[in-house]
Amino acid sequence: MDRPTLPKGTRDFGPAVMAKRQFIFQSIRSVFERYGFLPLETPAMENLSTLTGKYGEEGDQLLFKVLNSGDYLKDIDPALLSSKDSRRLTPSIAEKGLKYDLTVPFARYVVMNRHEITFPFKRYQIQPVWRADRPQKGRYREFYQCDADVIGTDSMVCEAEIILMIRDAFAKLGINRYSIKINHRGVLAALAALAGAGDKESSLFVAIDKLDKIGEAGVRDELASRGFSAEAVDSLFDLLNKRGTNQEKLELLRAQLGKYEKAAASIHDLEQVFTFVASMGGEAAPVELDLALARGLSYYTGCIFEVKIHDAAVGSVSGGGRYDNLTAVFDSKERSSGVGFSFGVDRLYDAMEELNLFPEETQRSSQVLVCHLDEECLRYGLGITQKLRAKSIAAEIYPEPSKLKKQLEYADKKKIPFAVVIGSDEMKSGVLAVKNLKTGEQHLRTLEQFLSDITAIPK
RNA sequence: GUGAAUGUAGCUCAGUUGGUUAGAGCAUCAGAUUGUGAUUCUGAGGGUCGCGGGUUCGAGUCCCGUCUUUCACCCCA
Repeated sequence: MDRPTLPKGTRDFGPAVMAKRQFIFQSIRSVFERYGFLPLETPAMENLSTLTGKYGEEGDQLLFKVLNSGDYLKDIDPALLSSKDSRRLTPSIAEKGLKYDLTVPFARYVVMNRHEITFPFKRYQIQPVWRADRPQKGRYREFYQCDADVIGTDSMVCEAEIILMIRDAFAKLGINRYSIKINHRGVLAALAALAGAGDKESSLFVAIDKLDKIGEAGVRDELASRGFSAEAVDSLFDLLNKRGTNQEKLELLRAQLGKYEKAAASIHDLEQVFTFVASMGGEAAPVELDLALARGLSYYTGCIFEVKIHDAAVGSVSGGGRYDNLTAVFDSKERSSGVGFSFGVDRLYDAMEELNLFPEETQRSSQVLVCHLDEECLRYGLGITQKLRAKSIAAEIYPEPSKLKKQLEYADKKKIPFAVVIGSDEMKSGVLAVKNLKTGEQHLRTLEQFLSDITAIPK
């Protein structure tokens, strides 16, 4: 008999890992809620028609399809079946798929529930998504996203708040060295016009997005091989190579791209984002206008974001952008602009592990372990344990009579900071022997003294 | 989806041109210490060598297939 295995790209999360993941989830959730976002959950499965065509051709190939139930071949045209054309057969045998991100199901939800929704609608969503990608480090087939989106306003206050939420979340997680990159699809479109890209826009974007990875020479090679003229590429790099503050880059864009009608509006958008961030006291947030930032799902139409953690090789840990036409895809009368972003929990976890950023408390199960020397002490200890719990102190008791050595080892392994030892002396006197497992010190305390000691310590 | 590596104890890894009974460190468990963990000492347990097939007198070692993990491309959190 074969031992069980997991599907490629999926993982179990044991208690030690879950404690750290919960720390990330809770940190992010508290930031979302502080900015007025409300929770939403949608099904793991959507109709395939809801998902296909939203993520570009590549994205469609990465969708997990769910086989129809029952005798799903019964009514299939035999000619189609014998053609062995998987792509044409798939819609007939699979009408559902696992969700690929949280934004498209959210847009679907908005269209279906618009009469009950107060706009602008701010929701957050923390759920797994699935992609039939080939797994690598930091790339999983099942992973969690934490999305916050606002739909029904085109105010750049939303973009500015996204930047502040990233800053606040990272502060809670203890991530100090990172950069938030921002760009705008309208600016990219103008760059494409400047470079005479014509219908080769997307191959231009793919190339310049690799700038920090393969360098200027690499990008030039790739663009040359795709038929871009040397002059066009030169004028492109005049802009891409500009260093300086975000304001200086905006000035340059205004001067160079002002003649393109859409660019002017995009530059104004970016300007507003920076202004609002400053008004919220976020000047120090590491936001960088990066003209080479081009990636992101195909439905983005406005500002786009990407966040990278320095000193950790995990790819981007957060991304997002504004999308103007997503609800219209589900209902042409429904034209509301939305903007949102997502944290990739699994990559945040990998980065934090690499940088050793998880606080020790996240590993802790209880604050106190009640230890005992025999059956009678155990029974006495049960009462003590409940009294601690009644005071909201996470406490547990070793559930069977056992050597003290074993009980203390248990506390040590579970990183429980305090042990209360109950023996016949303690039962007689009513005082507790409290041992601090970190320092090794042991003192006699009444229950009241111990309670006030322990509540004074920050969790 | 294309191309390439990897897999030996719970973990990190040794294992010679194919040759007897596959090793180490850490971890685990027990004891030294019957009211004190994390340090010390002693001992013990733990292996379908990823899985399946092939070559060979003989395979952890060579060949084929397969799965896993990883890397590059593509794309993305």
